Amino acid sequence: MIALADCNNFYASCERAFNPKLRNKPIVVLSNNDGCVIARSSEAKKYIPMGAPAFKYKNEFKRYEINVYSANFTLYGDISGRVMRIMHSYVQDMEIYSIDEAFLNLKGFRQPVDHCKKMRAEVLKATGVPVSIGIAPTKTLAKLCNHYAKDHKETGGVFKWSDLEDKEGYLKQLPVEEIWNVGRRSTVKLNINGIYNAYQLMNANESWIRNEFSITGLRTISELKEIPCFKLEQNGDPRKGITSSRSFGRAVTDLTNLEEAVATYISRAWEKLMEQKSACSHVYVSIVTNRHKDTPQYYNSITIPLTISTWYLPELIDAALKGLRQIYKKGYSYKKATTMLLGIYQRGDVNLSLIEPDYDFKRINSLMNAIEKINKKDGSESIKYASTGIKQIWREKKEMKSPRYTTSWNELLTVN
DNA sequence: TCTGGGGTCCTAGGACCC
DNA sequence: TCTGGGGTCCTAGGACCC
Repeated sequence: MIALADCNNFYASCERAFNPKLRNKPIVVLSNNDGCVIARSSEAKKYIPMGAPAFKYKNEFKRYEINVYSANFTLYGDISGRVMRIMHSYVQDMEIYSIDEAFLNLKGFRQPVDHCKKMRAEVLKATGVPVSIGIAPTKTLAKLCNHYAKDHKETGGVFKWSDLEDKEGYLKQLPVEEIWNVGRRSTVKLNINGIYNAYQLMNANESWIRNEFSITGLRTISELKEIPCFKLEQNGDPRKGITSSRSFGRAVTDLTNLEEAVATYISRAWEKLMEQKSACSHVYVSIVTNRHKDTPQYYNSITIPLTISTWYLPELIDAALKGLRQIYKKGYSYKKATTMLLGIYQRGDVNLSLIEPDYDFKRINSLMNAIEKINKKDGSESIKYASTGIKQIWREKKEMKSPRYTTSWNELLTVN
């Protein structure tokens, strides 16, 4: 038996947890740069669609007195950690699937619903975040039960597949696009072939599904039939690629500013590389103009191999800038840069290069550890490389950010 | 005129997720 | 004026090997 626990309107719930005035009030949270809506409280869902560009909905924000926040990922990440720790104290085995979701292994529990209700109550009390829980034999069905729990108040936030009386009826009224791993593309293809609901999908021809939707499609229909195909994954595996990308606060045309941004993004990616104690062998850079604008468009990317797998930041920045200069073209207004660290290895597995026998891993390691430590203590970018720039005119805008209540001494909640 | 069979690794692109 | 960011997995095709 597997449970999927999913925080309700997570980012909005985080904002609300520290601000009682927001209770029962509509809230939306905006993406970086205050670009589009990435979370809505239930009160806001009526008025604002998911992903809505913020500037197009200024009037609605005002008219319905919606509380608008810039994303505060430091806060959300910290709250997520607290929620996950509590849930982990209720089960041995758990897979953190995203910032606000986890699959729990409920094997062996006699009263899984009661157990989850207890867990749910503790999470709510300790963090203020409401969680919905779906329990089923497979991940796909647990996802569906989770939706069911969210949509039906009388469940108390916890719902089990085997308690559903008319399963066939339920699946027949469930559009295929609501099934986990059935996205936009597949929905169109399924609809063209006369498959509209979960029941039809479950009974579709398996070899046709295999051909059209690959092994993932086949697994999905098995999971609907209560045959588990997606296992509980182990957390803690190092990431296979680390991305840092950001839109600019304003368009950037000159190379110097792009260089600052790329050096800054690489530094962010390097922080994550350090956290998982890895080395990387390739650095990727791309730059792109604003596709929403009626101006000349340009996109290019490049992957630079490093002579030796490393976690030495100056070398990563160096490679990225080298790549950037190769793809940069004058005369365009750039909107966004993306950087990635690829070819990620655990440091123990790194081959000591025969080409550079003098590479001093000991020295760079202590230097990198020192920078990491200081930045952890005194804040990111306390120590940084000069190539990341001082003025940073390309920085994103965040005009409506809430305080980092739980991770910054200067921003603690004040109680009067 | 004739031109195998079986395998691995890498990459790009597509689709999906939150 | 203003339209997010960070991941995973699968597949097909090319390069290369014996």
